[in-house]
Amino acid sequence: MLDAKLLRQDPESIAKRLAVKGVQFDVAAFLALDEQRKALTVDMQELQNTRNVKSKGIGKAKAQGEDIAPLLAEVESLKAQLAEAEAKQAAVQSQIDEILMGTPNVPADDVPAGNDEDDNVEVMKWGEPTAFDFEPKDHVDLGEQLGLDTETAANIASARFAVLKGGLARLQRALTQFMLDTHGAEHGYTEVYVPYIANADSLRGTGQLPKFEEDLFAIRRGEDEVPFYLIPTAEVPVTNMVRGKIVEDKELPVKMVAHTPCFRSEAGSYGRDTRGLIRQHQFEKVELVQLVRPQDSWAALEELTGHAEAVLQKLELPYRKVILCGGDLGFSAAKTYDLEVWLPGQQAYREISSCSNFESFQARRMQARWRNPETNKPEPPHTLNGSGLAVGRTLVAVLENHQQADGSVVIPEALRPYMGGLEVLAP
RNA sequence: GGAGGGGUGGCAGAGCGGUUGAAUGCACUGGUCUUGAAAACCAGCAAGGGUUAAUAGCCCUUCGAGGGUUCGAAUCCCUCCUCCUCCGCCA
Repeated sequence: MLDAKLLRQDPESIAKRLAVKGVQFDVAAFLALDEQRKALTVDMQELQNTRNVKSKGIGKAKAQGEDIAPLLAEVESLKAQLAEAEAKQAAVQSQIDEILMGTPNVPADDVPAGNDEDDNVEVMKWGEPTAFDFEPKDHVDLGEQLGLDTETAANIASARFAVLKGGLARLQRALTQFMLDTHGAEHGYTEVYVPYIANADSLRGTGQLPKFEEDLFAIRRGEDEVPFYLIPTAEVPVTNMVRGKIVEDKELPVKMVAHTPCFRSEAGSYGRDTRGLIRQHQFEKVELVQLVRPQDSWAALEELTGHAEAVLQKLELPYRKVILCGGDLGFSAAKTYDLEVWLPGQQAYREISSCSNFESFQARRMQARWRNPETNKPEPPHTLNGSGLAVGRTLVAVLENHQQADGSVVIPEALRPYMGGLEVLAP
């Protein structure tokens, strides 16, 4: 949620920055609505004040044993008037809330302009696209021999699910453990286990709702029940751990890592990446979440991105780092780095991690606070998160980059302890 | 699934229709005292919104959430959420 105060003070500059994201913010309409809200609020509050004063008078009179009938008559018409004034005010207020909840975060100053992923800017590159002295296969062809079975998964559920068997299943588990251990032991994150189902308040808190409900899997217990949602990322449960809470300064920075499955309906992406594991309804991800003091968040974004990069480097996977342009930036993010791993099967760099600073946007939506020791007042902290990494896509990258001519796959050294010492995964 | 008891300020915990936004304690902030600290004492200490030059005053809202009764609700009624205790069931 945008800072309503800031929006009132300087709507023009916010509108200008939102334009970088391709969002037209109607400043005039917002200000007009806000003027209405103020006027109606004053009307309503005057009536409330009258009611309060008169009611207190009645209380006093009664205590002194006076006749309160004339006072009651005086107050009679007030009730209806007040109800009307409150309804008017509430109507305008809810329009304003809708705008505030539906408006994305403003991009940081150094976010490049652009419409889509083609306008993202490469920041750095690690390693070179893997060279082969044979024609490399993609992960689907490699996986067929190693235990990837999408047909069985379709039989169980539908398209865009996968069954992994044997060594491949173990490789995915090894990757997960390796990532959790790396972030826990080397990068100072606390491992957390969280629910995979979240309520609507949580999804509003991180920004998936109200605008992106079609991307989620909703579940209802009964027809009339409010829905719960399968989490699309661990960002939702982990960040919402502090929803409605006040965090003490000495507890910051909070750094948490969680492994969860992620569920995405992938509505609107029919026909894209239909082959293999790249775009699934269910996939595993190790997620990094940080809660930091506002002044520390930009340094924290660099640090957190580095933590994700460390995993790619240990797995000897070539990648590049891009900064997302305004048009490709997510709803809640102020700035995002994507890490894109080289996939020989596609001869392309593909997203494997997305690391974002949300500044106070999520904290304000979920009313998370920290007590600023300088003012002793509660203020929204800054939140960040990043994939560290998407496990399914990492599995793809390991298979494709470390494949050999005979269809076997060399296990990266860092992973071998998690594979019982296995050096090569063969059919 | 059954029975019962709770949810109040940063925390603990009173209040159970009427000058209660809320006693008291702890924590926190400032002051007195002290060489310094502690103790003691004094004072302050919720958030959001409106008005305003104002982080001054004044006003409004908020006692789990939402509805209702009433001139007036933290206090009464209804629904929901949530926590705890006991029984049953279960991994």
